[in-house]
Amino acid sequence: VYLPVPDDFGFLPTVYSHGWYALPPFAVTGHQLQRVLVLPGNRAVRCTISAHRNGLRIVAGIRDVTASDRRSITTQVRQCLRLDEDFTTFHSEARRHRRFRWIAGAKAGRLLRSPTVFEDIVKTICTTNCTWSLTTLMVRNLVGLLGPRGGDGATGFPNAEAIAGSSERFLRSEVKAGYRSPYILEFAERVASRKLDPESLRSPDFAESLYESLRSIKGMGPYASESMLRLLGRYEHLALDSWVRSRYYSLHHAGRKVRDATIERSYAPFGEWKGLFFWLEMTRDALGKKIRIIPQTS
DNA sequence: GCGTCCAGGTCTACC
DNA sequence: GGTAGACCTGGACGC
Repeated sequence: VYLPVPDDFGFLPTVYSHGWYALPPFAVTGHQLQRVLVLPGNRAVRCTISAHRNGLRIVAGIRDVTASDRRSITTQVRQCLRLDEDFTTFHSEARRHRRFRWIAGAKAGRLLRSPTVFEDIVKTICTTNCTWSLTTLMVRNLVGLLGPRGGDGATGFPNAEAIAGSSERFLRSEVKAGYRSPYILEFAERVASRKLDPESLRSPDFAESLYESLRSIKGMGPYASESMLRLLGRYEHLALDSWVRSRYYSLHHAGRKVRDATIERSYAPFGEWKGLFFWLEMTRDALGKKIRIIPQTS
């Protein structure tokens, strides 16, 4: 399957935009993004996505790809790589500031996301108050123990029904989600019973109340909700956590700690895009280590 | 080897 | 509306 991309789309800057690429069922091998997608009929299929002169090349690990499979694959890949989101305003804004000019040059700005809002929320809860290695462990266990399996051993992300069908004890002892277990279970139960539809959060109808809607999910505090807002295409919050704070201290204050309000104030001029400028500036060197075209901070 | 601290925080109770 | 204390887990660190 070949997929055309917008001119301002950068494949690797999107793949490496944040840690999601390393969390199953995403993986990276060489310059290819692997993703186990769940196709109609709850079939898990490993797909390999790579940059190609005509856009993107997607190879599915099944013999017969039907027209409906093809539609499902391209829809999900478009979602993950945000091919339908418009970044022209953002890039022209980036060109106006010397310190952000590299962003437009590198075609960066799109943040990798999951095919479903459900998956992004569960993963975000798994990032709170723990090390990245523990996040990886929790997600790996969720996928490995509850995800749908494909023919070649490919395992997709479990749907709400699968997680809701487990138990708090299982999530604690097997998934190692600890005190987050009741939060994840409650969220999955609400989604499985149709009391909550996470996909509806993409709708413009939620524009005003999006933050409050996310905060109403147990386990989604200020950091997690602001981080989720970013994945939903809203960049007006900084989503401060211990990692970006320490990054900010070392980049702008020689490692000296400053108050959150100081950080907020320094990005206030960048308005609705400030969260994205902030994130890209904080992760620029990490991205540069993955992709040579990104200039390192001098 | 063992105890302590903290990590890509959040919730609840209490003031 | 602001704050203290509890909370799973595992890796880093000091002793």
